Amino acid sequence: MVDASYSVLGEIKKDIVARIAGAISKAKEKGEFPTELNPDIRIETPSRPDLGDFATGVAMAIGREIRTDGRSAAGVIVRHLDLENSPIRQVDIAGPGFLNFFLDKSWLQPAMARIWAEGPSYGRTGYGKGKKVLIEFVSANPTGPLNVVNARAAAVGDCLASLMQMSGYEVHREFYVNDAGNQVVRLAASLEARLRQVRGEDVEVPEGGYRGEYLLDMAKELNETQGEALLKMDPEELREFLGRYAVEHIVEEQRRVLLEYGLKYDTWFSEKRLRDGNAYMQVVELLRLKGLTYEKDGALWFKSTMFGDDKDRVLLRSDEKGTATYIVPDLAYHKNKFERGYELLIDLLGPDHHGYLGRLRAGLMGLGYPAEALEILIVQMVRLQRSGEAVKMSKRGGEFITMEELLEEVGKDAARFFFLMRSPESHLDFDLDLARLQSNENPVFYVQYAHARIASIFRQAREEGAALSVGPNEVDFSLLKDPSEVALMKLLAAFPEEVHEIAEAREPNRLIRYMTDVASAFHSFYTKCRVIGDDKSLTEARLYLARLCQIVLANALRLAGISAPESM
RNA sequence: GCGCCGGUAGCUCAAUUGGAUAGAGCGACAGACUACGGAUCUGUAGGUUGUGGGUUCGAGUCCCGCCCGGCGCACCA
Repeated sequence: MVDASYSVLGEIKKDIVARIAGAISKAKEKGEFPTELNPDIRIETPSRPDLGDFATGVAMAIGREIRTDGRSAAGVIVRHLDLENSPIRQVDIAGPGFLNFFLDKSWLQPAMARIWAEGPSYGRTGYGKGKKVLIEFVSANPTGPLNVVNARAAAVGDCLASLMQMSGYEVHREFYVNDAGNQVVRLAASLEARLRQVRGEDVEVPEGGYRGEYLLDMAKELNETQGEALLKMDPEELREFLGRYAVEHIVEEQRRVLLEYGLKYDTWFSEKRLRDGNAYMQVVELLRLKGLTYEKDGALWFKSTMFGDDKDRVLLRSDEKGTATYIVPDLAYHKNKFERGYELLIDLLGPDHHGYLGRLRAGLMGLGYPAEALEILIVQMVRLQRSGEAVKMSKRGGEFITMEELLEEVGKDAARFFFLMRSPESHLDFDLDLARLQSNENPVFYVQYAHARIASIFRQAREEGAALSVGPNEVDFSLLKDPSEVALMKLLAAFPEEVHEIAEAREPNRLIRYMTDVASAFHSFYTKCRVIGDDKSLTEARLYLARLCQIVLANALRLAGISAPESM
């Protein structure tokens, strides 16, 4: 059912594409275009409304290919264009060869009816065809609280996942817990040192350990609740216990903060489980069997350069036990994702990991997976500011701002909005004072205000006894003809396509832009057209439009993980 | 040295992936309801897109060189 659901606007675009393709075939028959011509026909929305409802630059592309100018190629297409039974009223050739299509406004009516009918699921399409996608994001080390970059990755990953779900993918959100290896050893050692400090011993947190306050607090609590039992453990056993205890509690904290953020993962995948089964050593064996490894200097190397990596990588170290490097369990992890049936893996990584990308991709190719099945999105760093002044983020200086503190200070809506506003791959300046500001300087409220304002219109309408739930069948659609009304309807009609395109581009920032545009179109409409008035039919038509706009705003905000308030 | 990301209005960023007159928000300035929320709307000013070349009907976008900023370049994870 969902698979068949494409948007009204998508159907119209498809129809236009088909007609252009038909015209091109005819031109080929007449010998006006070469038969091998097979251009990609893309329908766009022109930058200005006076340029029509839809446009394509295909004639220019053809012109380039057959060495003629775009305008004459456009002329050929127009001459053969069949407009029988089409909402297309007029086709213009403009500028260097654009084809501009002007449609009869009547196409908007079924598009609006669709919004009404689908409500909260308006925006859903079947483009993704149920393809199974696993998005792994945040995956912070369980060695301390989440930071602001984690918060950014959480907003981006969650929104991207929602967008892809909306476009018909089967999406799974996953958090990879690095609860094994060296860092857990160091974490245990750090906690042990803190525990001794609590008991009055004069010891330092070891070199390379974690010095954050949170371990001291944890040590105090541990000492009170099970101090006696701990004293009885032998050193080996104690370390083991402390490592497990610390990881467990830190992960629990991370989970709690993310839930506060409105983010719920489908799975928390443990690296330790992968390691305990020793299954990850299969990866090494597999690569060895494929002849993709060699020994050098006492270590086992992977010929990753065969798959585009800068240099070959060590899989097993030259130490006594031949312990595995990080890449091994990570490859096993990604292999496991494929084995669970996911066809597309999307990893959101921090900027410090981009050197790692080549190696991971090479490894997966070595294991026989297609390179395109893994997509990596680098979520760039966040620079915090307070009224223009940079906030230092040094871990030593104690000025480290955690995700939780950020949420306390600015709230989840503002945080998510700000993180989504920018393209994930560019650096972000986050002004804490601006995000906290309850005024028009803060862009978060602009969109929420539009939603609340609509709710307010309905409260008012109820008081005045206007009909509140007039559907597409009762409304006189022809009354919605003011330019501000038409502009708003066009934007609303574009939502499903917009969601799909944004999802394909992996650019959640464009969702923020879209909903800001909708809010802006609504505010203009509101100023220009009075909704509740003496004319009953007009009031009904405008209430209908307001309701549709509210649905779209609510759906867009929901995709972004931002609340849609009834009042503010 | 090599690689990646970025450099666009005073500030923070867009630009339908090579298209039409480079656009928004904030800030500045000038205006707008005697009825639905002024957290709004309308308008004005503000640009040699870091820089020099190249590709073509057409470049912010692609190619080459240079400059500036950030981040990577482990038998760490």
